[in-house]
Amino acid sequence: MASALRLFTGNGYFNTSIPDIVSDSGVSTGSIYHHFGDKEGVAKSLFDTLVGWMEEALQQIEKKNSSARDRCRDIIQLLFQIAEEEPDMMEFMLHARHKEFLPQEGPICSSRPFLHMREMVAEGIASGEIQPMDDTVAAAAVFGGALRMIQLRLDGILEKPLTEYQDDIWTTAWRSVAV
Amino acid sequence: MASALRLFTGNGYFNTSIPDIVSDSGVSTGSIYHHFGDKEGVAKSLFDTLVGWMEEALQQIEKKNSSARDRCRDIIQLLFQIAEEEPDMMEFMLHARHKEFLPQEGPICSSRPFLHMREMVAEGIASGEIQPMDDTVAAAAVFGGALRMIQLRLDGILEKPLTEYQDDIWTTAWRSVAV
DNA sequence: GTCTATAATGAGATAGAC
DNA sequence: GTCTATCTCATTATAGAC
Repeated sequence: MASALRLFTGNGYFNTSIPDIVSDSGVSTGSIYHHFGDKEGVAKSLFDTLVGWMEEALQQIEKKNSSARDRCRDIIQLLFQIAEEEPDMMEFMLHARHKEFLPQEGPICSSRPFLHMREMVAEGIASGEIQPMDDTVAAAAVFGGALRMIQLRLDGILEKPLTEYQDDIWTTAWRSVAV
Repeated sequence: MASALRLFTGNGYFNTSIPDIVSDSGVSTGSIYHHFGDKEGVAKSLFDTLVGWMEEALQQIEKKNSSARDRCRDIIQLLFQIAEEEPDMMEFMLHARHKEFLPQEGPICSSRPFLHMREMVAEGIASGEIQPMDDTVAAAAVFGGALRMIQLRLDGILEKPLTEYQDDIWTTAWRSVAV
């Protein structure tokens, strides 16, 4: 799975053949098919694992903080941290055109972690921390800038690590929706 | 090219074969290879055309408005309009993992139109309309929310057209960076 | 310039021993 | 559970008539 993640994100799912994974991982063709069924199964297994980790991390953030402000700030920090420490993970979760090779999965934006992020924003609106507006708009405003910076970083546009921009991004993000 | 755009965005570049384009367009295999060289040539031709249109539209916006505020507002309106009227165009420009099938093109974020958007934001900082900060951060803050909403719309998450959200998105976007 | 027919490649997937 | 060897087949790309 580590090989598959590296190859999928580095060269793309469709530019990665099973023989490529065999060479890179040292695991045999037969073994891969035995465990995952087919190539799509490898992608699905990766996707489920990553989404699971992400959701777990979000739940910890929710438990640790009580205000929407602190939760959103920690989420951006988490996203930046993953993007720096495990860029392949972040790239696979964010960018991978899952609908092209995981047709049964919905788009990533409607996966549990992203829904969870929107819910936390919605609670912030309910509690009066965030200006009254559509949940989706508020979530896009809070996290849109950070997600965009992550994309730029993964695409190699930013030389400096995301941590350097974190404070500015957070300030603009919160200013856009705060009461 | 219209067929290719529809098929590439609908099913993905790698799920679209030349025979698919032949059936859908009524143009023969030989003719396609005569004009475009290979499958990648079709994608490249599409990409160049769309980027050209986009850049032209941005130049008109720049000419028409003199303040960064008005320019950014018109850009978001333009992006929303294209996403609604020609979703395939927008999807191909934004989402298509160009590096997977157009390895020589840089990432979309460093293409002319996106650089142009960042320059307009930078001018806004220079003129004092936008708070002093890194260009890239400011551009991400201004356009990040809108781009995120476009992604949600293209992924079918939003039922209502983007126009309905335009005012709220613009308000949050500008509030995040305005002096 | 456009077409039909076809070649050549390499992919995904399977069989069956160990 | 893992391996090697192999099959099947769709895909990209070309050849050559019109």
